[in-house]
Amino acid sequence: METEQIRRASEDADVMRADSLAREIFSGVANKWALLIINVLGTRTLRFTELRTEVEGISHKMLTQTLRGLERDGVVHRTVYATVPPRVDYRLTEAGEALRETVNGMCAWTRRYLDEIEAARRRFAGQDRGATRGQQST
Amino acid sequence: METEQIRRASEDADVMRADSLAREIFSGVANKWALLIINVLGTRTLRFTELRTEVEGISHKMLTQTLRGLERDGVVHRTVYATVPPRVDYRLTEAGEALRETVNGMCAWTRRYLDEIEAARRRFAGQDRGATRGQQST
DNA sequence: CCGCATCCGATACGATACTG
DNA sequence: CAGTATCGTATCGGATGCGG
Repeated sequence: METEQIRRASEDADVMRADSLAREIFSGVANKWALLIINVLGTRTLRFTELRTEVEGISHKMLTQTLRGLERDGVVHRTVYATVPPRVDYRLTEAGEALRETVNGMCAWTRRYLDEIEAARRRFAGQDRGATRGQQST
Repeated sequence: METEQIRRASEDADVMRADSLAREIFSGVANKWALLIINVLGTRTLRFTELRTEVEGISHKMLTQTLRGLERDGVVHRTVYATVPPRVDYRLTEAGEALRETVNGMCAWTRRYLDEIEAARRRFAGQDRGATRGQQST
């Protein structure tokens, strides 16, 4: 029986479990810089400085740091050319491209719901938020 | 012509632009707690305490805070019942469910590539990472 | 050009406690 | 049960400078 293997996997692969490997990995990519980097890379290969300009507002430090994390997890591939001055290329791995599909969806979502969200924010600004229905319970 | 409108929209709706509305919104949802909450909600309606147990490891404070942000952006809907003790239900809005589709993809990605990532990490641990090809440039 | 280290301010986060 | 507030810490993240 593969019961043991299944059980181990299901615990370890559940992002909702606080100390699972899945949660650890998920937390690593679920931040704005990582997702934006993955999104610009797409199917292209970009140099460090190109990434820096494309992902507006990211600092030198955060770009390096985030790229290290992604490289470590095998999401991006890093190629160093021993030239003067040095040249370093970054591209998505297969895993990275798979992840990019969903990230792309998130960006599309942002564009799609821009206006609705802006409206929701205005509504939220001046609001009551009191109780709507009263029932007795428990 | 709608040139003006188009240009305004394209600048404001681009997540890569540092000060765009799109980036602002994207940054708001692109963090682990928001994404995990959106993911557990799915099509269900959950109470505050239920969310607290389902999203393992989240603190009372972060749950409240993140839910406020999501409510503000019209991603989750909050229903307060004037009962004793109080009861508050949370469910995704239409925008929230749309976002959830992609978040679901991210969770699936984590499960799918768990082993590969674990392997990549081991490879990264003891590594050289020196130059691979030498060319003259610029 | 790219990476690493350091310093330092800002904010994310958890623990605790009080209210209705 | 749910929300708000406060406080202390840890991590994030930007600026700067040196080294290959």
